[in-house]
Amino acid sequence: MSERRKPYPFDRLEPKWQAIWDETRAFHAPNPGEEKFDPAQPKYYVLDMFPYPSGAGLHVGHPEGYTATDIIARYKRLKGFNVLHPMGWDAFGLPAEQYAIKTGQHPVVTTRENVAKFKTQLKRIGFSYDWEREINTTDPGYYKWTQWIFLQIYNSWFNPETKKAEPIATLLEAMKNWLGYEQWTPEQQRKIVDDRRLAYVEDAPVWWCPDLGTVLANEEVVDGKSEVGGFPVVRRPMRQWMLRITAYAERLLKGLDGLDWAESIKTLQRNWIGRSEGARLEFPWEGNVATGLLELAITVFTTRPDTVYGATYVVLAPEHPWLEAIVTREQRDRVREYQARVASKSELERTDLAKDKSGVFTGGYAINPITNEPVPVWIADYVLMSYGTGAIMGVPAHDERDWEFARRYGLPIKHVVAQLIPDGIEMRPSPAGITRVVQSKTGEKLGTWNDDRPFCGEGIAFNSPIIEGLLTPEAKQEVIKWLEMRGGLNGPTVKYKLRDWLFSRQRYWGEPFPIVWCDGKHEALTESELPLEPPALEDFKPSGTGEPPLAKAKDWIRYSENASRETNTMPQWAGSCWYYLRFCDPHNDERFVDEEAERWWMGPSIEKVVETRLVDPDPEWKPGGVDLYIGGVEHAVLHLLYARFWHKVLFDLGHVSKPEPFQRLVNQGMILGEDGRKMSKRWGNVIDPLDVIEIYGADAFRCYEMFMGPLEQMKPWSMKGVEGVSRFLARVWRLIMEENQAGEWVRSAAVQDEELTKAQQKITHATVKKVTADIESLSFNTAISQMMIFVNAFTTAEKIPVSAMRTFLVLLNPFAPHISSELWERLNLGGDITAQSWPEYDERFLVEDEIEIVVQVNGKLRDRITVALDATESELEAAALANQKVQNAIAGKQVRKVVVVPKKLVNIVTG
RNA sequence: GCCGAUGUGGCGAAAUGGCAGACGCAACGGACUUAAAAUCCGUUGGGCUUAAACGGCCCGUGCCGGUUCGAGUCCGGCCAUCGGCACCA
Repeated sequence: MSERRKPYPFDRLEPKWQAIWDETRAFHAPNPGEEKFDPAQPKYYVLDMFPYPSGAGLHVGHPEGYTATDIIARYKRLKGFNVLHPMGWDAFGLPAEQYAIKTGQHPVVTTRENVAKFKTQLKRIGFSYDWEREINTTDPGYYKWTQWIFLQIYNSWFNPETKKAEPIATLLEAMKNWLGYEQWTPEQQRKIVDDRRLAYVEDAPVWWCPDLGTVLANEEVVDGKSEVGGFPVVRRPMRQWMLRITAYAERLLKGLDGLDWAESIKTLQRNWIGRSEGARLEFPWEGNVATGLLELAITVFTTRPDTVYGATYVVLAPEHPWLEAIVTREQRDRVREYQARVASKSELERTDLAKDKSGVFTGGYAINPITNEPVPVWIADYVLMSYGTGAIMGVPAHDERDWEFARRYGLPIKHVVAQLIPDGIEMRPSPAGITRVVQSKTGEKLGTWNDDRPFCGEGIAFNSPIIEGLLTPEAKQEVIKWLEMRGGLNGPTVKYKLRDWLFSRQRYWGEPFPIVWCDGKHEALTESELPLEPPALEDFKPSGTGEPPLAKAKDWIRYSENASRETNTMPQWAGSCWYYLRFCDPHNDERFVDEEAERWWMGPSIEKVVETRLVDPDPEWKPGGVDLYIGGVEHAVLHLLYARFWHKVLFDLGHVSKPEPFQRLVNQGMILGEDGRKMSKRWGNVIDPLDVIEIYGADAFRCYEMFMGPLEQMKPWSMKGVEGVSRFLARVWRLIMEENQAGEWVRSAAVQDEELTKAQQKITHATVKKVTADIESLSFNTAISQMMIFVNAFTTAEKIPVSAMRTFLVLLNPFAPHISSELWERLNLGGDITAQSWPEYDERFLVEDEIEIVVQVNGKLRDRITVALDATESELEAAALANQKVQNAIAGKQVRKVVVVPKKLVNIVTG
């Protein structure tokens, strides 16, 4: 492209202002105790999801959220807030390591380069970050505290009495009162403690990704493939570190109620946690009766205890630990063969083949506790070991899956719930022998049932002696009461889909665990041994066997004569679980965050408190936390759930002051390519922010990203659109500046100390009102529209009053900080624009003496009339009826009614 | 299958139950210019009526129905697209 003339000299003034902001520390937020700190000034904490600094640099998606938060940060400062607006780097992770494997360059080096690149790019967009608070998760001064927090988790247990994390010491104390304490050996005591730690080691089947050479968390596996890279994963038993997030399932769920998050994200988390209420039932093993020795009972979980009369068989997961005891000699081979077949399937195959239910009879029988009849015990891979108890009661008549399974293997089907006939529907006679009618206990409700198909809804119980004729909710309660009387494990219970968090990875580029192993037992390092830095390695490659790369560093591993270091590393999420806390006090060597700094920045701002309309709100909730957090929706169940979990642990242990980290969360929508497709190299539709800034300037880039449409919506990029916004900024420039003979930009002669005309007065105040309200509601697109309307109104004016420009430039400043700073200076308005205060508007300037009233006939627009502002309702009615067009429309008809909405409209209704 | 979101001009979009399409893009016409770019002004949802202009009229927010003096907006039922979960007992 040939050198085109810039519509205004953004290429000079943007770097100029960026340098000034740097030099003057314009956006530094003082902490309590710091020189310029003013406790009377309210705080506002506005946060971006910090990026992973990839080699590719920024794409247009990053600055979308960043611009939104920057507008808020700059706006809040002008409103007089002490604003915390920090940025940092989430720099541990796979890409840096994979790049290292490919090129041999150490991840430390690539990370440093990428961070430098990202930082330069972000500065070029003019974001008002407090760079003195920059943090990097790979910096030993940072991950020292990540490791420290891990130790807090490791050294805690979840006390079911208090429903809180507590130091292990309280467990040791509590244990003394437990039955049989005196007999325990130290070994047994140790095991009891280790089994209750919030960070524990488990040898269990985990997601192993051979291509990445590491294990992955549940949340990182999507459709049987790795979230990163899309490689296949397999189930494989391995010894791994787990974090007991399931202990917090209930509180993580409840805590959502008080948060000001999009309902869709809350729903995503709720579904992921997957709470369901039901009951545990014991089906005693029939072998008990024969041998009289074993007290074996198969415990099943069900959400429909009312259907227990219809339970005609029991199914165990193929991995169920009791199979050995239950399976008969005759069935042993077939069961083993089935187990082997299931184990060899990858998860993708297992779900893929799910359409056809398969299973094998174990030869054993269990006793249905309510009918006392023996029912066969099967194994089938449609029952998952990882959910509930790993065993179900098969109720084919009232569950689709059980129906399918029973039909395939010829198991008995017994109907015990009838479908309610909706009120007011007449029963029509059906073919005899198929549909039968049942009556409820009260005799008011009728139900039908049909032995052709399962019925999975709620209805009326029948063929069920103790709950005969009851509606499902009462029937459930009755069965639960009956179960509780039976004792044992029987009774009501709550299950969650959420699994514990698989926390170790077989990678080089992550935080090493502050753990050593001694005689097969794990021990924590002390705080003074932190940070534990990873060893220098030549070869970062995963071994492929599941042996972590750190295992190659023989010297590093050796901790003492008989102790060696843990060689797994933490997942990338570890660093991002608490970075928002570190931003409050990023250089502290004594604590992960200073207590006072944490209380201040995570404390309540004067923002209005969220109203929750819930019947049963979270009792734990307190106002406070990050006031506004903006980022992509892809973290809905990963980062956002993990961080909430860590925060709650830290809260329980008294290290932070609030139970939730992020009070208000907004997800920006994805930006698509110009062709409407997702931006990708494959389609060649990727837009580089720096290219755009080169041509149109950073202010135009920022404003376009906000003008495209609502922040949360997915929307396609348009270069023409950028041009439009760029034209708007150029018009702003020329409103105030003109070119002289020499081709220099000088203050326009039209800009004078003039009084505003009434119309100008009105539009100025209307613009202040609209822009203020729109920023508050994050409707940046309409705020920019309003500023365009303002500028359009002044471009035709012969004289441009300075006072209107003064107001306007402050409004524009959060959106286009460079041009507004420059024009502020050129107009000699005094001081720096960032030190101004946000303009106020006055309703009085918005009202007019005369207003336009809409006249409708039967709801259809007929005309508009101009009347005095204070016209009475009857005057309005008379004026409307006198209108010629109204007369035409109602000619020959009778006026039945006249609706008058003061200051708005008159609607004439004819018969 | 379940849960959630979204459907408005040629395009991005706007509209406390009260003038549908603000603002911007594109397109067309005009001014300026030797010319182009830039800039500025105007027109622009569809249709009918009119010789033409002015004007007048009808239709229009995915589809069907309801509430209301009045519905893009509220309620009920569909359809489509996108996203999440998915043998979760």
